[in-house]
Amino acid sequence: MKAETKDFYIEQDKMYVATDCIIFGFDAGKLKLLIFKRRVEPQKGAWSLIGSFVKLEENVSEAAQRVLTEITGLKNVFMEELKSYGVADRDPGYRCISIAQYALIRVEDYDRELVEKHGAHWYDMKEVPNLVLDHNQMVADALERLKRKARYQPIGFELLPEKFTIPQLQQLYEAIYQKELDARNFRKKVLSHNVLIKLEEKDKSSSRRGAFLYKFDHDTYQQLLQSGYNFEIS
Amino acid sequence: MKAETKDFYIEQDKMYVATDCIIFGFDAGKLKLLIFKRRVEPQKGAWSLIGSFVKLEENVSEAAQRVLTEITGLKNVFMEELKSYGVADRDPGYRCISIAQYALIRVEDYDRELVEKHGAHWYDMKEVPNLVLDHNQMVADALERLKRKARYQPIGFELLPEKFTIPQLQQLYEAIYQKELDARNFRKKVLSHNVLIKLEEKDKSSSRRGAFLYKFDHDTYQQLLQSGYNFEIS
DNA sequence: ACAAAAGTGTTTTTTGTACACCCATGG
DNA sequence: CCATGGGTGTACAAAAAACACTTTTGT
Repeated sequence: MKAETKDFYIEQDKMYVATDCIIFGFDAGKLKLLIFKRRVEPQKGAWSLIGSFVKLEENVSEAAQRVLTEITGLKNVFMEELKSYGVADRDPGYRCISIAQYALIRVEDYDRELVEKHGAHWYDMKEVPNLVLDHNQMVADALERLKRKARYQPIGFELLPEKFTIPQLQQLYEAIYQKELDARNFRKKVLSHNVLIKLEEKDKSSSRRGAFLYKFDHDTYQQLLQSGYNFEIS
Repeated sequence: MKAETKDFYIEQDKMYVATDCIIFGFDAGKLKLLIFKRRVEPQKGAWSLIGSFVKLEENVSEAAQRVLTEITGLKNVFMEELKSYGVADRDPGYRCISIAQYALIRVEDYDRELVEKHGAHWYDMKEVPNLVLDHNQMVADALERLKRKARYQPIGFELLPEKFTIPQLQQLYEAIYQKELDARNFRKKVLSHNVLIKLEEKDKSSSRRGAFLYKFDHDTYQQLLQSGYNFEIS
């Protein structure tokens, strides 16, 4: 949108629109959150979600992708709108509404150097410190959403490497649901959907015997979706 | 927020924030949508959702309630955020993001005179005309949300009168799911939740025999929620 | 007496849950 | 040879789905 674009709504109020990212990761059997030290006043230096103001000429979703790439070096990350936070006095800096988005990233992929350069850190979800503004609320809301959503859509796979084992997948779901699951029933349920491709390789990093690696079958999943199928885990 | 409030973010872009309401009703066995003729340029006079710009000193949700009350005379209506629409060029008037909210109202309650005065009309969901901007997309998204949500939360009752019959409730769910349901199984399922209070009165408007009226039991529902219970219909 | 919608139970099928042992391997 | 996590099957319980007839009453 160029500066000379006609403004039809001149008598109305304008405000800032920001986007904040709740970045989830999964490492060592635990759900993690990526946060960093706020770089602008007010509350400069306090722990905060990663965010940015939305520019006049960019989509809100683009702004979120931009900031995520800036901090992690990753592109094409799973990201979805959580909700807006629009209370009038939520930001003491000036009237600003924020569109929160949650992202699921594969912790093995991100650019560690870049992340460190931005003063960002991974926190265990159970040990998240106080964050600025309403960011703790955003995190709580995002976790709720993740719990609900992971059940009916195969988004959990976004947190795992391309190739993963069934026990790893189970660990992930146990971390999300905060509940232990029966290994036999879990395996049965997951495999019954026919959206996992079993590979020849094994991952031996967590047992002598090794566990077979699987890949998520996006194509088959898309086809099944067309025919009115419903994914569900647990 | 007063005019002299300090602005910490002065070098950033400001834009308009609007809210648009997808107003659902249920009448004569059909899902309905309330829309009206747009009052401002551009596209003045075209069919549009009801919306408003958010003012500097009001919450986004307050803005939505304000506009809903203006048009229907109703207060304390069920309303929930759908999602934001933040594509940069979505509004040819000027950069404006919209936070869409969907509302469920009891069609018997609204102020007909007020609605008519604003040039608003109820359309059958299956016959919604072309709307301005991305409003048709909002409607489609809201309908999807309603379908998913009605299954796991008792929000359908917001569309019915305080007192309703089981066949009416079934009609409503059939309209939402766009699918016929078995009357015996439906009744069994609904009553099994123990959140309906059976009244002595009958509604004879749709049969000679008449059907017993019920009320939704909000208190019991809240109690059940506490104890980890999950509502589900169909 | 009949048309039209309300109300009621049982059987079958599907899905979820609980549960215990053998397997493969590296050290 | 043994410790460790990987992998498998069955029986029982619960929930969902299919299905048909009787009741009520205004006209």
